[in-house]
Amino acid sequence: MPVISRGARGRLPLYTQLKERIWEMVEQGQLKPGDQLPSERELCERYNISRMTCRQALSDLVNEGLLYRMQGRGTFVASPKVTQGLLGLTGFTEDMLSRGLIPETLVLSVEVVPASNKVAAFLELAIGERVVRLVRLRLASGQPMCLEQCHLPENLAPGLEKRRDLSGSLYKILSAHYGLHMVKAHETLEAVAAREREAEALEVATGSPLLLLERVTRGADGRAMEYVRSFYRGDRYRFQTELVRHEGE
Amino acid sequence: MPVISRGARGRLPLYTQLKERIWEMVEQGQLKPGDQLPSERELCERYNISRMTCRQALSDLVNEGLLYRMQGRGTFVASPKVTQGLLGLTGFTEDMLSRGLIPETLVLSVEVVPASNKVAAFLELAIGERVVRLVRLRLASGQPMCLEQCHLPENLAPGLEKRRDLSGSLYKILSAHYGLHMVKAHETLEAVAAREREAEALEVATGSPLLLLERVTRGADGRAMEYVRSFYRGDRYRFQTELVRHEGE
DNA sequence: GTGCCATACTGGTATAGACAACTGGACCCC
DNA sequence: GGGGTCCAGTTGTCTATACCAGTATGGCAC
Repeated sequence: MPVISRGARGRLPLYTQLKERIWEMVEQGQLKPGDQLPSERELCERYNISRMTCRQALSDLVNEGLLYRMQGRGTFVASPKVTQGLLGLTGFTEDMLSRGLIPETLVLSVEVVPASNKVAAFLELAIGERVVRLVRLRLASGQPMCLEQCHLPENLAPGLEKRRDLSGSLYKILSAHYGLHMVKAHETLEAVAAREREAEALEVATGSPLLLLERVTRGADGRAMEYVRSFYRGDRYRFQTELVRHEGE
Repeated sequence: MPVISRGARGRLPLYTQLKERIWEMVEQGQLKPGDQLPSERELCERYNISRMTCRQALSDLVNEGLLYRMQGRGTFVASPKVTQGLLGLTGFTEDMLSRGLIPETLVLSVEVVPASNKVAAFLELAIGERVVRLVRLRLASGQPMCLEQCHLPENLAPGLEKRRDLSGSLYKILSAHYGLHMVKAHETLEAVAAREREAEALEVATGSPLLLLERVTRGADGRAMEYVRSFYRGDRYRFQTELVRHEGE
């Protein structure tokens, strides 16, 4: 039984560890929507933490929409939001699999660099802060599909650039090893002509139409955790989305 | 000088009072985006509250997007969100207005034709059923932006092809005169090269990258009411969307 | 039964203090 | 100049405690 650990070097804050445990329990179905959590005082005792620390974890989770509280009654697991219509937030791997294609990835480069003006703006960092830049070529059933340049704040995922499994789903890594769960993203799409760099990687002629997808992914706390620029081959990729009428329009 | 008050019956919590004061200061322009707030300890002293109370106010405001914090540096006023009102199901007219552009429309042709294979499939009609086909060139602030080909089942909007106001918002007409309210839509986007037809209308070179947006709009009863193919100039148009994570993924 | 109240739970607010982690600038050494 | 170290100031984490406020329950008086 993984107990909340203290004192170890490089350990995560106690409230973060508690948040992780509760996330896990919900994800694994040990806690279902509507279920009541142990009371704050009971959690304190069980994990040997103070009430304020416990409350910080719970308050965060309430803000993130995982839980809700009722004064005098208790803390409960919230129902998943009804985000009807919108397509799910998925990475390349899941996207390709859902289209019946086999995703593969070539890691072209990974390094820690200071954030450029643009990257800093998207990730809401100060210019020059350290970010991990990961460039990957993504294949679908053996064919080049997408050239992807991904930026993450280094402090959110320290040591990411040294990992050996960067050819898999980045979101899986972030979730499993860094406790970062993507919750929402803002995307823009535009049509651009392939420059030499992209054309070469994607094996098309320069000037060919590409779909440029830019995404800022946010985690449960609303912090920007990733900024991606992906160049998709225009002849192979089609983006889909559902739109819903907003109220009051 | 409105001081934070304590002890009065029915008073608001101290952290709530502090939150309101900061909101006011931002709204009245005493604090502008990017400005640094007094440090937490200074706020404590100034308002005679404890640091945890002060932090609760600031944390709330961070969650609400009014402020952001940087460890070791300070707390700052955030920039207002720019991403409001981009989403939602809107037509070209609303879309352009929300971007600060002036929409104009040239009706290139309107006629009643039998549904082709493809159109019938999208609109869920039998092949050969009568549909209204409307081709329009849409301008934004005087510049060609989008070539749009729109199909509707004739029986949903009889006489539409005879109307004189087809250069306005189609959705307004459908809503006002035919009782058709769009509720949701499925869209696909891809990057294509401009053929001669599109290039000429949009005043770009053939082969230029265009964003091809295809939309099937559905009404309140779930019936497909419209199928549109729009070719947007790649250099002028950028599509935006929000993605939300589905539960259980 | 009906109504009320005491009680024992829940989360909500608030305090004072400690130490850790991080930033940026001053300062010194080479 | 370049490269350190040190320091003051900032937010981040955490403790221990106290009392307030809302909710459910059960028992008592009527």
